[in-house]
Amino acid sequence: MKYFRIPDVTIMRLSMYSRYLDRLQKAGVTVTSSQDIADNTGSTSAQVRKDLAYFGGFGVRGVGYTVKSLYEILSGILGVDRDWNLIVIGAGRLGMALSLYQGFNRRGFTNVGIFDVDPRKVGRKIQGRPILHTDRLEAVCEEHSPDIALITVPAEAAQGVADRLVGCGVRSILNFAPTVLQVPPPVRVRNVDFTVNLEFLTYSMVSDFLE
Amino acid sequence: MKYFRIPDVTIMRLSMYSRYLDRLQKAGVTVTSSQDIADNTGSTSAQVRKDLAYFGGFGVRGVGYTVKSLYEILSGILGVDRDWNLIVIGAGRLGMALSLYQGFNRRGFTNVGIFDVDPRKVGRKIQGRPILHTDRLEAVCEEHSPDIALITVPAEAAQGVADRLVGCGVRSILNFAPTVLQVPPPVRVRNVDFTVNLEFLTYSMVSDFLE
DNA sequence: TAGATTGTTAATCGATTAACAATC
DNA sequence: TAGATTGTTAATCGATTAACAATC
Repeated sequence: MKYFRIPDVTIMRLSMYSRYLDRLQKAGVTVTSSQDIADNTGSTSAQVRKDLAYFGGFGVRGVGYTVKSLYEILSGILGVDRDWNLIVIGAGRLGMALSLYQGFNRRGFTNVGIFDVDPRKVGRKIQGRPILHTDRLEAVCEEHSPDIALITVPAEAAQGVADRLVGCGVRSILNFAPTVLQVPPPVRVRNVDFTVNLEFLTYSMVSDFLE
Repeated sequence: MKYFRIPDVTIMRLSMYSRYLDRLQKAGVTVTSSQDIADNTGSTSAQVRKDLAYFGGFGVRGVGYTVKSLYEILSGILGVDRDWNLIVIGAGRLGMALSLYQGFNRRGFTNVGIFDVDPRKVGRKIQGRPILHTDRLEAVCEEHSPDIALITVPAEAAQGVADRLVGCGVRSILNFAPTVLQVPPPVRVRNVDFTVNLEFLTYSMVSDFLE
């Protein structure tokens, strides 16, 4: 079905298109255009059409796209037309914020466990479910087979956690620790690095004066 | 000084190189190579040399790079050789996590205010300083002239906040709300979107079966 | 000198943009 | 038909990779 490689940036834009379509649908809008999608996702109309064209022709010339059907198509492509189990390792402030983030639930992600090694945190309840000791990682993975793990532990601990997750059969890792994780394919890692983004901004501000 | 455009991805990698050099420095390592930097930042040696070459030749052929001097050079390029004031708008879990994140302090970012509109949150102290009502945004900006603002309010409120920040003279925005913000140049916005990253992973897992 | 590693050029690869025929 | 908007091709632009002379 996939005959050539699809750019990573295309996939990320599809996620944004998809969520915009969801908004339109909830607002009762039934038809839209590549231009409208672009305006509301920071893209361009040509880009939107190109991104969609990797997967097929889903619109009607002269008319546009049906919100409902395009939304369903994108959901299928992205794999958000099903539920995914995720776990969070590290019950610090960020781990808690992510565990309780409603945006994930709304997109079909179910949190099946949050872990920490700090005995003061273990047992504390969040949303009625207790924080578990990281010792129990393997047992919980056995039971719920989460596909995705979010790592919010300190940088030094992140690789160790990643290794164990791989052993547990976790297939994807979203890493918030500022480290480069080594995992064997086909396990995948995405890094979310706040500092990189902040420092990109400082660079921009400094270089404003140089141009 | 800047005669041609430097790729955004180069700047983001420089931030990672810089933080790796900081680690090396603290570990007492004095000399490194493009290969070593690459291995520890998920880059390649050619990429590292190319990224640096946009700004000059900072190494010694046959030898490598002096950790201390390269770190200082990168700090200057990125603008992290000075302090930056930042504010956080939205004292939800994510806003709190970011406000208290030590990684920012370590890189010279100083939090000069955290705001919320919820009267139950306003006045509550974090790190000895109270959460302020968003009404006081303009007054605080007047006093501390923050260069950077982190937006962690709900999506619906984000554009309104951004408009006010622009009015306050804030020059850069790091936006965590899942919306596209419109700001007039030269104000800059970076979006950090957790969901995009999660859905990129789900896409990867689904498409594994298709290749 | 022999070995190592940079800085830089040229080749390759990939993504974006522009343009327009197709078609409702 | 006139107007609108898609799907697709070709042109452009930009980033990565490979390779190697320069140089310690």
